Amino acid sequence: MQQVIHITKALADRNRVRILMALRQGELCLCQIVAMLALAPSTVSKHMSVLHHAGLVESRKDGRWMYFSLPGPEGPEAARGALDWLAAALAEDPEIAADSAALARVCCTPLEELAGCYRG
Amino acid sequence: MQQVIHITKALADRNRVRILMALRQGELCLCQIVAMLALAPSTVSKHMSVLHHAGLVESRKDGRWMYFSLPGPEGPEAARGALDWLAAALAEDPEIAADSAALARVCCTPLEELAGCYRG
DNA sequence: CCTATACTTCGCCAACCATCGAAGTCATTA
DNA sequence: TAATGACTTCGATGGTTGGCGAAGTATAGG
Repeated sequence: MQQVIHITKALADRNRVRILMALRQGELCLCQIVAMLALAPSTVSKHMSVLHHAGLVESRKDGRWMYFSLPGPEGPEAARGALDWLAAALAEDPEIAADSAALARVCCTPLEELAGCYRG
Repeated sequence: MQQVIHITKALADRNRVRILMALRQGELCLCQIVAMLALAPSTVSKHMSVLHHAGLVESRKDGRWMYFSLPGPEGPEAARGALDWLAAALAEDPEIAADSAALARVCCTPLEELAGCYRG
């Protein structure tokens, strides 16, 4: 029960749902997610913490950069089921499509430049 | 997107999840749900309103009694998918099993007696 | 009608949460 | 080793939410 509630609470926020859908295209660095959502880095970091705690994302540190991705086949089954439902329910959502387009642009930009969100 | 968020917010509460799982055994009157959860009728009524607004339950009025049930095949697809996920994730949950046992006792009690929760 | 009653709505309160900026952590790099 | 930079944690704040009791609504029965 507790794990299910962690998952549903994690999904009960628009921006966290946008993050999960964006990660379907592959792993992303925190600063790329910050660029997509246009939120403060500290806010996005906390969102990622909530998602990680619910088992909905995995994380990997590479030097100064923090990469996030959806859980693989060995991830928690409840989380994978929830992600499958989410993907089906938002398959043709226009807001998610807009995020996807914005993300395509973001991924053409070097990380060093994106991370200017910390300096500006 | 908005409908998905309504669904996830509705699922992001322990007591509402308990209600949905209880309804898998068949339609229930509000006073039966009140007895199972041991909450104030006004609180349960608000929970049912949230669930109904998300498309996760249907309602039927019969005289003074209000009956709730899970949506049928013609219900919203996103809601049905979410309910399927929830049922799978909580299939063997001990708390849900305890609710189920308590509910079996509740259903042996006439509604008039259960509804004593309104009279103090 | 008038009363009793099953439920809903309203007003309130404590707890929680999303957000931000500032300060802290830790790894690269000059 | 000092400085830069990516990220996290902390503290504060405004908005949301779950809970209750009281008041309102609507229906059955006298």
